[in-house]
Amino acid sequence: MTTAASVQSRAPRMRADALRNRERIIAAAREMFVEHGAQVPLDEIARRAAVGNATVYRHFADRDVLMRQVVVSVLDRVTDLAERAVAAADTAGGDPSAELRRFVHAAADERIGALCPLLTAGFDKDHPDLIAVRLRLEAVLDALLERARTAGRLRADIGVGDLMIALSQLTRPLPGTACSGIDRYVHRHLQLFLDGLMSPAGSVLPGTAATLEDLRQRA
Amino acid sequence: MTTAASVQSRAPRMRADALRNRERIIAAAREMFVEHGAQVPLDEIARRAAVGNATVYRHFADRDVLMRQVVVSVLDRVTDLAERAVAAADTAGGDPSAELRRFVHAAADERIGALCPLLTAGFDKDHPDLIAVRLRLEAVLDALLERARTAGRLRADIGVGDLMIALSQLTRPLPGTACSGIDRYVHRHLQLFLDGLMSPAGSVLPGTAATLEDLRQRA
Amino acid sequence: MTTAASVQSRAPRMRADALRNRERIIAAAREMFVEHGAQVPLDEIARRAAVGNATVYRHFADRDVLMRQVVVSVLDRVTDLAERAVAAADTAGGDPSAELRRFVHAAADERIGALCPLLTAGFDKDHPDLIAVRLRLEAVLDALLERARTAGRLRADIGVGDLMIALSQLTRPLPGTACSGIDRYVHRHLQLFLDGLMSPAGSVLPGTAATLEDLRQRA
Amino acid sequence: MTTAASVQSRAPRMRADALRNRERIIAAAREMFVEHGAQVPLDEIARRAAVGNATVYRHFADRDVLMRQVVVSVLDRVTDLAERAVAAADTAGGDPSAELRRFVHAAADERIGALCPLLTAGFDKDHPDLIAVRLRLEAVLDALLERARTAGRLRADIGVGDLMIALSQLTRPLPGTACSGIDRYVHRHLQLFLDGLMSPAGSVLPGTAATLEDLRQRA
DNA sequence: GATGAATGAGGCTTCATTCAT
DNA sequence: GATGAATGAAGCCTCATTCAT
Repeated sequence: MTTAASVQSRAPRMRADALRNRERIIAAAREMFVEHGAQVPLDEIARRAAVGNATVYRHFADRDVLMRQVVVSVLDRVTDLAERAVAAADTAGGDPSAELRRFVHAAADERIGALCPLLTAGFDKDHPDLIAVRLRLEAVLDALLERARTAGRLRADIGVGDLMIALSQLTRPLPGTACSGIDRYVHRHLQLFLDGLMSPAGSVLPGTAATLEDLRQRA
Repeated sequence: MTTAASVQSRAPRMRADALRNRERIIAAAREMFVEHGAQVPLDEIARRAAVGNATVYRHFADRDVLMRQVVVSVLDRVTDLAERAVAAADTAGGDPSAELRRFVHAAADERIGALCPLLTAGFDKDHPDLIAVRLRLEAVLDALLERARTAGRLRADIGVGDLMIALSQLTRPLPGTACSGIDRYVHRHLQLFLDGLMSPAGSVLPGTAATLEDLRQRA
Repeated sequence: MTTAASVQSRAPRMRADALRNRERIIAAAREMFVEHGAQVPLDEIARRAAVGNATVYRHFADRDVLMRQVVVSVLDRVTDLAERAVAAADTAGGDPSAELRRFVHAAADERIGALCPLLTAGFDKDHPDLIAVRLRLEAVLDALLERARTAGRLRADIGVGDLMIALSQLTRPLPGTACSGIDRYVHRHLQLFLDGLMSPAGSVLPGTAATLEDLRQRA
Repeated sequence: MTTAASVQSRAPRMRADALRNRERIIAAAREMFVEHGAQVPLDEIARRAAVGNATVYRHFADRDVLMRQVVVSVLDRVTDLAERAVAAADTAGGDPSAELRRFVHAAADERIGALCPLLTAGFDKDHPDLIAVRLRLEAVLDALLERARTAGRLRADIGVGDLMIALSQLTRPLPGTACSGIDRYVHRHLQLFLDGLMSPAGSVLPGTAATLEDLRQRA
C-alpha cells in the first residue's frame, strides 16, 4: 500500500473530479519540477494540469505543500520498486546484488534525482507524511542492502543514506533542461558508483555510513 | 597562467579600486551561488560584496555574464589543481591514480559542484571564454587519466566527461543550504565512485565515454 | 462599428469586471499620455485607473501593447468623426469644405496630437490592428477630401497624409503640460493651416502629396 | 553678437580645451536631443562628445542647465537667421514676404522643432538667458512680420508667437527617429501654413495673436 | 468546487548624480 | 580640469497568493 493512499484517506471523502484534479496537479507538478526546476511558476503547473490556478491552492495550501506531496508521491513509487527488488532477491535463485543494481537504475528512471532541488529552504523535512515514507523506504532498503551484504557482494562500510544520496545526486537534472542531455550518461555513472559499492572494498571510506536520517538533516 | 588573467587583460587597463571590486563581486557571487543557488538576488550579492547594486551591473552586463565569469573563475582554479596533479604524477615515484584521487577531492573542495546550477537556461555555453577554459581543462585531465591508465589502475572505458559530470553532480549543493550538511558525505561518495573507476572493471558500462563536449551539450 | 469592438470580440469572452478594468486602463493611459508624455510610469497609469499595477500587465503584455491600444482607440474615434463629416457633406445643402474644417477641429479635441509621441522606437507600426484602422481612416478621409476638391474649395496638390501629419503635429502637446497652455492657440493654427489648404493655391508645394502610408514610415 | 557669447563672457576666463569641450558637449547634446528625444542618457551625450561623463557635470550643473544652453544656442542661430532676413528685406528690391518664407524654411533646417520636447517639466522658462534671447528674437521677428504686413502680403491678425509655435510644432521630430522620415514633408506643411498666413485672410481666426510671452507660458 | 482576475511585494536593470584618481 | 567608477532611487515586470464570479 502506498503512503499517498493513506494521505488521501484522511479527508472524509472527495468528489471524483476533485480527486482527479488532485492527481493531475501532482503529476503535472512532478513533470514541471523535473523539467524546469523547483521554482517553476505555479500558474505554469496549473496550465499543464489543465486546471485553473486557484484550484491548485484549493488542493495545496502553498507551494511547499505541493512540493512535499510530490516528494511523497515519488518516494512512494521508489519504495514500491525497492519492495519488488527485495521480493525478487528472496525468490529461489534470486541475486541480491543484481536486484540492487536493477533497483538503482529503475529509481533513476523514476526521476528520483528531481527531488533534490525540492528540498530547499522552507521545506518541512519533519512533516509526518515525510517521516512515514522515509521510514518505509529505509526499512526496505536496509533489507535489500542486507541481502546483498549477506551474499558477500556488498562492502560493509556503506549505509542506506550513502546509496540514496549518491543516487539522487548523480541523477539530478540540470535546471532548464528536459533531462534529455544528462540522461545519456546517468546510467554509466550509476554503474560506476555501483561498482564502487561492490566488495572487496577498493579503498577506505572517510566518515561513517549515512542513514536516511542524515539525508533529512542535509537541507 | 589562468584564463581569468587573460580575460582581464583584454580591456586596456582598470583602475585599482575597480579591479578590487570586480574580484570581490566574483568572490561574493561564488559564495552566494554555492550557498543559495543560482537565483540569489543580485542585490544580495552586491551587499555581500559590500558594493552598490549598480556596480555589479557596471562590471557584468547582466546575470548571465556574472555567472559565466564565476564558472570561468572556478574552472580556472580546478584546472590549476589538475595541472599540479599531472606534475606530481610525473615526479619520480609519483602515483598517478593516487594523484587522481587527490585531485578529485581537491576539486570538490573548490566547490565545483556549485557550477551545475549555473548551467541554466540562457547560459551561453559556447562563449569563447568558456570554450577556452574547457579546452584547457580537458587537455590536462586527459593527461591525468592517461597516466593512471598507463599505470594500469584505471578502467579503460571512461572519459574525461564521465569524471567531471559525476564529480560535479556528487558535490552539488542543495539549494538553501550552507553545504555543511552534505559535505560530511561528499568525500565518501567520491571515494566510492573512484573505487568504481579503478580497474579491473566491475561491470560493463552502458553508453560511451563522455567528453567535456558532451558536458557542454547537456544543458 | 469601431475597430476597438472587433478587437475585443477576438477573445472568447471577458468577465464584466475585467472588461471594465480594461476600458479604465485605456482611458487612464490616454489621459496620462496626453498630459505627461509617452514615458509616464505604468504604475501611475495604474493608480489613475484605480487598479493594481499588475492588472495593467494582465491586460497589456508590455508598454508597447498598451500604447498601441490607445492609438487604435483614438484613431477609431477620429475615424468615426470623419465618417460623420462625410455623411454631413453628402446631406442636401452640405458644405464639404466646412465639414472638413469642422472635422479638423474636432479631431484636435480628441487629442489626436497626443498620438505622435507614442509612435516611438519599439512601436510596431505594422501591427494588424493598426493597419486595419489606418486603412479605414484613409478611406474615409480620402472621401472627405474628394468632396471638398469636387466642390472646388480644396487645392489639388495635397493628400490625406499631409492633412493628418500637420494636424497631429500642430496639436501635439508639450511634455509635462496639461495642454492648457497650448490649447489656446491650437485652433488658430489649424485655421491658418486650413486656409493654406484652400484653393486657389498660394504657392507651389515642394515634394509630393503624403499618404497615411508615408505617415507610417515616418518613425 | 550672439547671446551665447555673452553667457560665456560671464565667467572670468576658460582654458582653451575647456571651452572646446563645452562647445562639443552642446553640439553633441543638440544632435542627441534631435535624434533621440529629450531623455537621452547624459552618458550617451558624453560619449558622442568624446568626453567623460563627469565633464558634462563640470560644465552644466544638471540636465536642465544643459537643455537650457542648447535651447539658447539654437535660438541664437535662429535669431541670426531672422536678422539676416530683415536685412535682406530692407535691401533695395527686397521682398519681405519672400524673406519671411525663406526664414521659416531655414529655421526648420536649424531643427528649431527639436526644442519643443526640451520645454518639459522642470525647465526654467524664466531664466535670464532665455528671457534675453527671447526678447532679441521677438524684436527681430516683429520687424520681419511688420515688413511683410506693410507690403500688404501678411494677414493682420497673427503675431510672432503664432508663427513660432506653429513653426516649432510642424517641424517637431518624432522620438526615436533620426528625423529622416518626417523631413520629406516638413517643408510642404510649412509652405501650406505660410499660404494660410498670407493675405487676404481665408477665415476668421479664433483667439488673439500670440506673442513669444505666450509661448513661454505654454509649458 | 472551480475559475479567471486582481493584487502587492520583490527582483532586475537603468540612469542622474557624486566620488576618487 | 578631466576622467572612470560608484551609488541609490526608480521603473518595469513577474509571480505567489487572495478575491469575486
